[in-house]
Amino acid sequence: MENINIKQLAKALNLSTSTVSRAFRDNSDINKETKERILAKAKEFNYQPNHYASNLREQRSKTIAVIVPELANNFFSQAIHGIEKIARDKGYHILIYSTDDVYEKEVSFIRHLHNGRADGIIMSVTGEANDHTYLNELTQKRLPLVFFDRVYEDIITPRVITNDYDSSFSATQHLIKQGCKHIAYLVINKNLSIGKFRMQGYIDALLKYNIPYDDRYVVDCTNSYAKNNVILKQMLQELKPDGVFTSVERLAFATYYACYDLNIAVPEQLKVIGFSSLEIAPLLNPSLTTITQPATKIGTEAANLLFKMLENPESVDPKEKIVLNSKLVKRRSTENK
Amino acid sequence: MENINIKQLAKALNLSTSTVSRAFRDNSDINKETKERILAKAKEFNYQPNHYASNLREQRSKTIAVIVPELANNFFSQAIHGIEKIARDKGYHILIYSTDDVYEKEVSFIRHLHNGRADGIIMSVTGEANDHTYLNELTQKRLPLVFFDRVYEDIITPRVITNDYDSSFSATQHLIKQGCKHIAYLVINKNLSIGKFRMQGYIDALLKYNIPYDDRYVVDCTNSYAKNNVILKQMLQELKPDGVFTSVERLAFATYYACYDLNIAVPEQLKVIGFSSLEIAPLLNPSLTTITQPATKIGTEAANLLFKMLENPESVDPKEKIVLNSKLVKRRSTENK
DNA sequence: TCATTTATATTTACCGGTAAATTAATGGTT
DNA sequence: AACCATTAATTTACCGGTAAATATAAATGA
Repeated sequence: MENINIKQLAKALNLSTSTVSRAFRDNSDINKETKERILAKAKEFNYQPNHYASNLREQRSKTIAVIVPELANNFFSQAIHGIEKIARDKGYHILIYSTDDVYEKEVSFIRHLHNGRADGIIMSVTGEANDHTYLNELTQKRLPLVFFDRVYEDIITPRVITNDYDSSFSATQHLIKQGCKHIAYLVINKNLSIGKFRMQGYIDALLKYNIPYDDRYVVDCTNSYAKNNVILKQMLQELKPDGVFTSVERLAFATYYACYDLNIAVPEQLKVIGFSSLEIAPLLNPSLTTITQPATKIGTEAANLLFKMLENPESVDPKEKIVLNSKLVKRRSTENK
Repeated sequence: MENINIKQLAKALNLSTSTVSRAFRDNSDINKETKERILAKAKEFNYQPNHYASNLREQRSKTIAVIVPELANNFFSQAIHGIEKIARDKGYHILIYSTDDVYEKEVSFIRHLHNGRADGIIMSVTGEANDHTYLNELTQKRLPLVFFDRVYEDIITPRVITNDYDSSFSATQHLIKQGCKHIAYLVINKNLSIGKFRMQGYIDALLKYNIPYDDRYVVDCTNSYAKNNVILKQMLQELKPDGVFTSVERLAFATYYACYDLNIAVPEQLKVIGFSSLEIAPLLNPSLTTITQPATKIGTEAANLLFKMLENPESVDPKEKIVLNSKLVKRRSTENK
């Protein structure tokens, strides 16, 4: 049996297509019995309104696009899970795009989403060294956009972020209170907004405790395991820090691997703390002290914001900024004997 | 500037819509200069063909749906990453659906995908205790479907799986060779196909080494951390196994937590091995011996299979079964002093 | 009784693109 | 000059639904 359309169904029921159409939409006036008869027949024939025809006519897709830098990442997969929960409740579908931290892909995805495929976008951006004014096209065309976690500061659109500055300050402070004097700060992209805020928290905490800031201790890493291993081992040997603060989860792992290789004892010789959404941080060797972002909550909040924009664009201030708090969870990696 | 359509663009160029349309599709005959003129103007106006109109006309969506039991899971997020890579190359978009292991959601997703939203489906199923003959509707309507990892045995459609039986056998054998005599096997859903195969490998390995099979050692777990903790602690205290083999990653973590709580030393008192796609298995305390599935590869293979079906349905045998090999990686959790 | 409201169904004109069928223009051949 | 082939464009009829405008019949009220 090939796919059936509304015309065939209408003919089988001896009704007009528009009456059949009404049976599937709540608002219009239609006899209750007729409606039931139609729905029964539809079930029998396994009919469902063609999605593309409806969308074309109604000018909306009931679909949102989610753009993230990577998929195989605890933070983002939890955030997506949060987004999904909300979207599903609203009867929306979700398109997924992963940029692999490549700016060009981000631009291309965004551009291609302007053809009606999605009604709105939820995005965590790649970097900000590049020109991203192309995003302003979005607002001109009114395709609603919500940023989460990694945002572009100069694009005006609602966002959901965490208290990165405070968390970073606390994390650094924690290391200092545990006795660290030479704290390295590991980043992947210094230019990224969260990179900047997190770094400022680190710097200010050092200042407060009269520890001189030395930019050799700010280490630029990459997305490659192999390269990071080289970079980190060199850094650990040259600078001999007694504390490491990683701005992203992956770099905490990289630090562990480097310490294993160099036989550096954590936390005795080196204390480690990092931003991380890893659920099994307690199972690491040693268990990892983390700043944990409320990943799922970030996702649900971002989705809620987007749907508010979709339902009533006026109701959301384009400068809306929801700030959620991360949690510092102390574990063995920063313990003092 | 509101969204522009082909008519307005055509008018601006003093051409017919169909000529403009041609400029965006390679095949048809159109003057090269005209084409360039159109494309230039399109760029200027930031025009792109409306996706829903094209799809309605062409009767295909250039979209595939991916249905998984959960998103925040290393295996699935890696697999999705693999799928994405292939799909992106082919110019396809990806819809994501997570069932949270709820059968009803699976049915509902599948049903709703029959309205043209997707051209094909890649799925890892929830369970098989339930009636899933509804899936046969799919083949009748020729919406191509590829299973990966968790499959329904009795639905005839191409699939990508791993050598679960062999891996399980090896895993159990490994525990035995490391001196284990009482090996518990932890499952979440015994009825699931992979559950069955994996379990058979476990049973047969026991047999081969003359270890009596005792079904009290097959422990049914859940998806809840809290419940698993109770179940496992009770089991560990009552049965005092010296080896644990977990059929899914999460249960290895649960075992670790239970051992921490009960002060059971791994691997001295209890050896642990598990199916897992965790990239940081070496960082656990103790580092975890794993059977690692080629998650990304599974994703790419599944996607390739689906696209082969989309491009030429005849070219794929509905009984096609791609079997990839998992890898046993020995680490501290099964070491002998 | 006839007008008017109410309930329910049908007609019709789109939504934005696309491709088959058709037309128009150009150039070459006999 | 008449004919045909080739190229390049336009006309036209959809794809499958949807809602405004319209029609029809039954119910209500003056």
